[in-house]
Parts: sequence; C-alpha cells; structure tokens
Amino acid sequence: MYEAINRYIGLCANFTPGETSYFNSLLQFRKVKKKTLLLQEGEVCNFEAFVNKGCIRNYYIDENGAEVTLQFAIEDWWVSDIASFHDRKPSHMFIETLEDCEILVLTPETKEELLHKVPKFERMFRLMVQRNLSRMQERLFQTISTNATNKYLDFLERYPSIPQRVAQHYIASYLGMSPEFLSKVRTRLAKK
Amino acid sequence: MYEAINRYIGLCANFTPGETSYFNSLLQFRKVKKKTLLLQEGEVCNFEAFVNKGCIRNYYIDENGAEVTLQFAIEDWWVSDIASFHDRKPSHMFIETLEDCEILVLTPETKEELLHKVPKFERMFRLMVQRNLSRMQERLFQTISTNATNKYLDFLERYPSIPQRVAQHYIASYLGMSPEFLSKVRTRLAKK
DNA sequence: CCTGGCCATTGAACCAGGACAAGAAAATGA
DNA sequence: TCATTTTCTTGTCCTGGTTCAATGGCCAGG
Repeated sequence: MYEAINRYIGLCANFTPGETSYFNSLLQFRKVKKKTLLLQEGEVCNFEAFVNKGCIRNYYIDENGAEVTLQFAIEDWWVSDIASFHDRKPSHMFIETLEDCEILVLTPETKEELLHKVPKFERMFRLMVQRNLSRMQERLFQTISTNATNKYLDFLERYPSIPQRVAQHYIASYLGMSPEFLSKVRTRLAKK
Repeated sequence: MYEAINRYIGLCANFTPGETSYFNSLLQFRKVKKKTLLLQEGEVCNFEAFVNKGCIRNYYIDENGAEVTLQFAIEDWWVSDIASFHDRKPSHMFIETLEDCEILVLTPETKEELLHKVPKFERMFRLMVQRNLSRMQERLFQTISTNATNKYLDFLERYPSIPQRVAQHYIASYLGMSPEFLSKVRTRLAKK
C-alpha cells in the first residue's frame, strides 16, 4: 500500500524508517469510484492526494461552460488545488476521478503535523511543487507557440499511456482545442 | 537595501533578527543596466534574484524565432529558471532586464548554505513556488479559455503598472498574441 | 538639429481552428 | 440482450487572430 509513495519520497530526500512509517501513519487510504468529484468549484480543497492506482483529472470550467483540463494525475502523481488547500479558500477547480482509484490522502492538519514533526518534508513538498511549476511553464509556452498537431504529438510522446485510458475529449480539453478538431488532427495524422 | 526583501520574507515565516541578518549577509547586491541578458538559452541558471528595483522579464524563443514572455518581474518579485537552477542543467529560457535594475542574488551555493543553516527558509521557498504555480495554473486556464480582448483587459487589471513601463510588443508576447493584433484590440477598446 | 532605428498603427489577404449539425460507433446499464 | 447515452467522426461554414507590407511617430546618438 505504501511502496509507491515511499519510493516517491525516497527520491526527494533520505528519510529514516521511523520517519517513513510516521509519514505513512498520517496518510488516509481511500478507494474512490470512477466519475467521482473529489472537489468542486466553491469548495475548499481539504486534501493532497497521492495516486496509488487510477486516473484523476483536475479542470476549470469557463464562463461558457467549456472545460479546461489542467492535469491528468495517474500512478505516482499528487493531485490537489494547492492554493485552496494552503490558504483555506474556495477553489475554482474541479477534481474528478476518471477511473476507480486508490489514493493516499493528507489533510491540512496531517500535513501541518508532518511538517512540524519532520521538517525535512518541507523539502520534499518544495521539490514537488517546483517540478510542477517548471512543467507548467513549459506547458504554457507550448500552448502559446505550437499548433494543434504538434501539441497532440507532443502529448502522445510525453504521456503515452493516457490516450488509452481516458476519453479523447478530455485530451482535447487538456490541449486547448475542440474535440472535433482533435479528431480531425488525428485522422490527418493517420493518413500519413 | 534589505527592507523590501526582509518585508517579503517576514510575510512567509517569523525569522529572528539573527536569522534575517544572516540571510542578508548571503545575498549579493547587483546593479544591472537595461537590456542586459542575465541568462541565455543553453546556460545553466546560477541565480535566484529578488528585484529591488527595476523590471525584468523571462521568455522563451520558439522554433520560428518568436518570443513568448513568461513573466514580468518587478519590485518584490523573484526571478530565475528554477528548473535549471535546481538541477544544474541548461536552461531553455532567456532572462533580460527591461530597465536599469537593482537585484539581490542567491547562488546555488548560498541558497544551499542558507537552507542548511536555517531550514525554516525551506518553507519560504515552498510558499514562493506555490504561489507561482497557482498563478501559472490560472494563467494557463486564461490563455486557453479567453479571447484576446479579455486577456488584455485582465492584464491591465492585474498588472496596472506594467503597461507604463514596458514596450507593448512585450505585453503581446506575454499574452500570446501578435503585436499587431494587440494594437488592434487597443484601438477597438479606445473607441468605446 | 538631423538621422537611423525601433515601435505602434492600419489595412488587406489569408488561415487555423471553432461552432454547428448529423451520423456512426462504442460503451453502459437495466 | 437491447436500449440509451456517450463518444467519435465528418462536412460546411465562419471568425478571431496572423502575416505581410506600408506609414508615421519617437527617441537616442552623433
């Protein structure tokens, strides 16, 4: 149950067995069915979840009702709305399971306790957020500078397992194009 | 020289006067002239800079030579390529002063020393990166979901001082549109 | 006080991708 | 199993934004 997450934290810093098992003791294990909303716009996000199994996405909905997917979180990813989680303020995001999932959850309280007792975890979370940020920077750059076909090709390369797991229109909403157009891109690519 | 940055760190955590002045002693003060490249693609970023005075931008250049501005850093902002800085790997970014600047600089060594001696700073850097990340998430959402006019209006609201300080085509490259089109957007808005 | 080099503006032609609609295919579930 | 819903495809038309080119304003440096 904790192998994956312990492997993950091991890559960020060296923790003693005691620290690791203390960390594990703070995590809540949850099974969640497909198509469950873990967070809705307006709610305060009260979790940071590590995905043990399954696939989760977070997305925004714009004023026309169109969804923009921010992230697909699969095995070994964290998912949360950190801004809402950290500042205890209402979120603008939705977080939804796309498959039956198993997750390990920290709450604001358990995270605070963890950081207080084992400050070394500050570093882990900093590294985690840093990686996220620089990924986000690349993504913004790509969103602005690249056309639909290349965005899709790049997505395939970067996340080869996702297209087999999630519906195509979610990918379109991640790439910032209409589902119809993604379909056209795909047929064009297939013809070559 | 240190008022601004000490105010900044004070908002993140409580530091003793000793910790604060130790922190200050690690910072390098630098004056940099307008239009200086602090970082070029291919170089390893060896600084995290706090802007005491002036305006700095970081940007990417895409395969067609078009610039995409990621951020304008003015007073009280940090600027760096964290991915390159942290992993000591070549950057894809450019960082350039747009005005004569005064900055306070941490190097990988001084930052490491700081974190080692005063681990409380881990938290400060985590919060800094977190804020950056959630800002980036909003921005990606807006980039995908909003039209040019609203992007510009939103920019004016969020960064009212920037348009008076930097050339318009930099703003266009931040907003992900051509300078010509930003100009057209502006005249349209002015007519109302 | 010129002058050369940005910079912003404007217009015309063009195009990548969106919106809409209608079917086909696939997944879901009773 | 069949029926219903969801997803994907395909075609047509449309538009927001790009590209290219020309013009004029504005400094900054000699």
